[in-house]
Amino acid sequence: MQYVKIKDAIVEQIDAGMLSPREKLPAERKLAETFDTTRVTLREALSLLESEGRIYREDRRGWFISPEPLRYDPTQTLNFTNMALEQGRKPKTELVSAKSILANKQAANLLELKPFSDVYQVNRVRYLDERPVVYVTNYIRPDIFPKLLDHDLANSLTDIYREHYGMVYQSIRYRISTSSLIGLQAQALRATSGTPAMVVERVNYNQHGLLIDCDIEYWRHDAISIESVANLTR
Amino acid sequence: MQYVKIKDAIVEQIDAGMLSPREKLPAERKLAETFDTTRVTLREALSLLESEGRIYREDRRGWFISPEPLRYDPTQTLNFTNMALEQGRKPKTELVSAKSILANKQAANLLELKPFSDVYQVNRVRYLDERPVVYVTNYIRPDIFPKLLDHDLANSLTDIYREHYGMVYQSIRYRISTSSLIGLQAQALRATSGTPAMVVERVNYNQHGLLIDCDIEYWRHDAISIESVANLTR
DNA sequence: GAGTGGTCTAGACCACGGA
DNA sequence: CCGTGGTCTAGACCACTCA
Repeated sequence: MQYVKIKDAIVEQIDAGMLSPREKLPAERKLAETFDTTRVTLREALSLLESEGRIYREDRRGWFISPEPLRYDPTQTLNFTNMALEQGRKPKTELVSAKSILANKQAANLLELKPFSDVYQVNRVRYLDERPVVYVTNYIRPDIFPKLLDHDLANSLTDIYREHYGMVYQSIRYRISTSSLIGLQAQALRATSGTPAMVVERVNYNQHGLLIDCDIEYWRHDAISIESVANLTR
Repeated sequence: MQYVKIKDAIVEQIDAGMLSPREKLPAERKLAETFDTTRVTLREALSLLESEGRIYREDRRGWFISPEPLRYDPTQTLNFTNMALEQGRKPKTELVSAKSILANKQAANLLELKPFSDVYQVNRVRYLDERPVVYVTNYIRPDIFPKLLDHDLANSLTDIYREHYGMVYQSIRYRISTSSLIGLQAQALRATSGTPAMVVERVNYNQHGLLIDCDIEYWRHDAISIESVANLTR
């Protein structure tokens, strides 16, 4: 298994500090030559490194060393922005689209809506240190947040909820799984189809136990580490 | 992007019920011929399906349709066994090894041990419906659980803790990330090097806030969906 | 415009699984 | 022992990035 050896050789280079986070690896053809192999085999080694979260790929731009992942606690309502700042990272949020739509299957399912309900759909891309790391889709009940789309949605939704509607999260149901980036999500994150992803789905309830919104997050899998504490009550 | 189309075609077959969970796909060479392409391209499509969690691979045995994932709540102490049974699955646990070792870096780190401490290391493989889905390593403090290795470790550790030492979990710190299976873990799960994995690390504290053990779980990523509820206290 | 990554072809050999 | 999957070779063309 040549590709495992190549992978190990590159890991060694990274761990020895020869390659720093965000730095670009040499061209695939160069690397293939260095390890005296073909591009196919070399790419197998790179894919392995990618799935271990040591490197990542930007579509047609090449391979880069992964920085430290963001520590993310799904049980905190802490903003993405504040979370990033607390960890010494530079956050940025870009609004992709915000509109009122007829609930699709996913939204209807998560928000427990009747057929043909309207929902707000907000799509955003979030950056860490100029790198796009997560594609977030929010579905929001318009009966609870009328005229939500009039606000600046590049800011924190939870801030808007609190400041303009007096509503805060009380309880959060979340689901974490893995998948891969495809199509729109992939493009927005500058990834190629098939890039491994961590998927976080959250359904949020307010202080009265009312289901108010949900979000589906597609993370580049190397950019996130989910960490939390649970206190057992029995 | 031919391989995306091939992937979609196979997904369609699965969704239409032409292929059932645990069923083996046709041989790669057959599939390649069916889609009028080469094995390399076909395998790209299969890898995509794998990373989406729709199919999985058993080393040298072929590709199979993924069953429903197990719903797993890291904030519950519920046994693997009971969790599986509750969800109508057939669990099995196999002891790989159990011994006292000099703490390695990982164990020392998670258990906050002094250098040269002894720890119990227990390795187990867990099955769902005869399929190996997770490789678990436990590190346990021997000062808290003397003679632990005398018990039958193919059973639930938490049961042993409770029944023989009067100790239960009170609080759990956990971390979830993705990586890939390699070496021992891969072999034990009948996987090839590079198979995507979900990694769950847990550090467990007893009813007095004392750190008592930790476990590192390598899941076949298609076999698990992490689901939980968090109640915010502020 | 040169170089790069994305994708694909058409083979090959080997070791292992399963009959 | 046959067929299969695991691995690898040695190319090719195209579209895109970036200098």
